[in-house]
Amino acid sequence: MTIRELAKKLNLSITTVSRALDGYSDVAEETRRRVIEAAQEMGYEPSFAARQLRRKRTDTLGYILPTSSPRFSDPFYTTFLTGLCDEAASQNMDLLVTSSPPESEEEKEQYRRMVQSHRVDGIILNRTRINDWRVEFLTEHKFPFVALGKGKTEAAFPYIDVADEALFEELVAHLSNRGHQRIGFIGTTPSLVIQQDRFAGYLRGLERAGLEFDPALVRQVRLTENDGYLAARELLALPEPPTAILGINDLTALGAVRAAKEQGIYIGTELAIAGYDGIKETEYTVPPLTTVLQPTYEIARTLARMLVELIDGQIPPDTVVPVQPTLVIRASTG
Amino acid sequence: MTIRELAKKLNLSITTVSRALDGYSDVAEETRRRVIEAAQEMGYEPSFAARQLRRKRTDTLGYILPTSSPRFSDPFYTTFLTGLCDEAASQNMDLLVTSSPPESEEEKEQYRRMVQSHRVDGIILNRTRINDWRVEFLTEHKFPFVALGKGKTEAAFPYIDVADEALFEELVAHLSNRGHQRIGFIGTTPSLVIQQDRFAGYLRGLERAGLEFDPALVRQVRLTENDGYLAARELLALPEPPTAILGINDLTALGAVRAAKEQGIYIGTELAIAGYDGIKETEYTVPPLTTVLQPTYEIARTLARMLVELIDGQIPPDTVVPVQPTLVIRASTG
DNA sequence: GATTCGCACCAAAACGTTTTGGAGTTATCC
DNA sequence: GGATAACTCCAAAACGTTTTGGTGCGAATC
Repeated sequence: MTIRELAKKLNLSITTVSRALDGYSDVAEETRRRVIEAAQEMGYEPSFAARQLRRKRTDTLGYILPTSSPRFSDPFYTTFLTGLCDEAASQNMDLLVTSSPPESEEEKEQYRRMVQSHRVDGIILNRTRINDWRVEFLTEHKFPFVALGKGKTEAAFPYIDVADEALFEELVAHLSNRGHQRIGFIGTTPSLVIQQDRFAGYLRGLERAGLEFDPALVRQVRLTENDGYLAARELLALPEPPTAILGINDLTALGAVRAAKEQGIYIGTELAIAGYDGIKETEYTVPPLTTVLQPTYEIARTLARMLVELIDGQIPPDTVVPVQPTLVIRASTG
Repeated sequence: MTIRELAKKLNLSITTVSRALDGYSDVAEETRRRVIEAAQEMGYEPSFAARQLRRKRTDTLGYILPTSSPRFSDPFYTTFLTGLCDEAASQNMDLLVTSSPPESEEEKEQYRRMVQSHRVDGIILNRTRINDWRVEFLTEHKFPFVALGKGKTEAAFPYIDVADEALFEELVAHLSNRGHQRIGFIGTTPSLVIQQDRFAGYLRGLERAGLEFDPALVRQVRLTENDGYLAARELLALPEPPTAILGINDLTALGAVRAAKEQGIYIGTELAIAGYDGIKETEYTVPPLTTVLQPTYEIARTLARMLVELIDGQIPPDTVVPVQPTLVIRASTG
C-alpha cells in the first residue's frame, strides 16, 4: 500500500494525495475528503523510512538506559521511562530505547550510531557524569539533547536541576535535630553529578550542624541494592559505627535496611536510615523509609517536552528548569 | 557525511564503498581496508532512513507498554523492558517503545501505525487478552509478533507459556495445608489470559483441597496496588472474611498488605497473603510476601530472541516455549 | 591466438515519500 | 476584454542507501 497505488485509485497525482493528507491548503476540500476516506479504507499509512529520508526528521527521541548489572531493576526507571513514553506520545513522537553499562565501549557505540545515522531527532540523558563524554560528543556534533543534571562543562544545553544539595543538607539537619552525631553516607563514584551534589549537601549539612566530617563513615559503591547492603555492613562493623545512614538513593538505603535487619538492629530507634528518590518500596519497609520524593514522572515528561521544544527551536539551549523535591519523614529516622 | 562524499574522497564508486562496508567478497582486501579506515576517520555511518527504505528492514522491535494509570509503575516492567533491550542489543536490533492504556483508541492507533508504516520489523505482546484484537490484527496483516501467553485464537504465533494455572493450584494447596478454608482471590478482568489461567488454577486448587468455591471471595480489579488495596478492604469487611488472600500479581497483593496493616491485622498469623511475579518489593514487606518467582528478565530476553528468529524465518510460527516459575514461600503465609 | 574465467569495480535503478516550481482553469478587477 | 488573482492540481527532483546487471582486464585454458 503505497501512495502511488492510492493516487492511481483516485486518479490523482501523488503530489496531491500527499498534500491532501498533510493538510495543505492548496487542495480542494472535496478532494481532501475523498483522499482521506480512501486512505482510511485502504489502510494507507506513509512509509516511515521514506518520509524520514525526505523530511530529515525521525520524530523519534532516543534514550539509553544505563544498566549497571545485566538484570538490573531500579524502579526509578520504570517511572522515568513511562514519563518519557507518555510525553513523547502526546507530542506525536516515538521513543527509541537501548541499554548499556555506563562508560562501556558498547555505550559509546550506541550513542555514535544514534547520532551519526540520524536514528533519532534528539537524546535524553540522565545520570549525568561530571566530565561527561556524552555531553562533549553531542555538543560537538550539534546534536539536540537534554539532561537531568549538568556536569562540569562549558556546553550549553537544556537541563533539569534538582535541588539535591539543599535536600541532603536538610536530611542531615533533620538527623542532627534527632540527636545523631555520627551520620554515615553511602555514596557512589565521584564521577556522577548526583554524587557531587548530594555529597556536597551532606558536607554542608554536617558543617551547619557543627558536626565533624569523618571519612570513615563514607562509602562509594554502585547504585544497587546489593552494593548498599555491603556498604552498610562495612559501616556497621566499624569500631565506632554510625547511628544514622544516608543512602544516595533509595536502592542503596534499602540495602542498608537489609544489612541492619540481618544484624538485628532496630531501625528508627537504634539506627536511622534515609534514602532519596521516593520509590514505592520505601513505603513497604518496616519501618517505612524516610526519603526525598522527586517527581520522577513529571521530571521525565518535562525532559521529553524540553527536548521536543529544543528540536523545534522553541527554547534556547541554556534553559534550566529547577525542581524542588520534598522531604518525606517516616519512621526509619525516628 | 554521506556515502557519496566518502566515495568521492576515496576515488571509488558508492557501490564499492557500500559493498566494502557490508563485507561483500567482490572487493579487494586492500580497498576494503582503505574504505573502513576512511569511514572510521570521517565518522561515516549509513543513514538509517535510506538503508531502511532500500532494504525494507528496520532492525527495530516494537513494544507497547500497557499503562493502566498515567503514572503507573509496575516494577515487573522495568525488568521486562531491560530484558527486551538487552536481547535486542545483542541481536543488533533496537527497541521502539510506546505506551498506551489497554483497549484504548490510542492503542489501536499505535499498533496500526507501527505495522502499516513499517516502523518496526516485529512486535512483542504481553498481557495477552482472551480475544485479542491485536492478535487478529497482526495475523491478518501477516506481521511478525510473539507474545507472552496465548488467548483463544486460531492464529499461530510463537509464544511463551508460563505454567500459571499449575502454580496457582500449588499456592492454594499450600494455603489449604496450612489449614485455610476461606481463600480470597483478587483477580482482574476476565478478558486477560492471566486471569483466565490463574483463576482456573485457583478453582482447581480449591477443588483438589475439597474446598467449596465462594464467589463472594473473588474480586476483579485493575492490576494496580491501589485496586488491590480497595479489593482487600472489601474482602476483609465481609461478614465472613477470608483467612487468606491470593493476589493475581504482586502489586495487588501488596495492596492487600496495606489494607491488612491499616486494620491492624497480623499478616502471616491472622491473615495469609500471597502474590505472583516475584518483584523485589515482596522481600521488603513485613513479613516478606510469599510469591511465585517468574524469570521475568529471561522471559523477556527469550521473547525478543524468538521474535528475531521468527523474522528471520528460523523458527516456525507455532513455536511454544514453556516456562516453569517457582513457588517462593515466605512468612506472609505462616 | 581465441576463449573462458575470476577478479575488482561501477552506472543506474529502485525504495516511497516530500517539496519545488510551475501549469491550467476559472473568477475578479479595472 | 485583457490583465490579474485565486484556486487546484501536477511532473520531476531529491533524500541516501542497496542491489542488479553489468564492464574491463589480466590470467588461465584449450
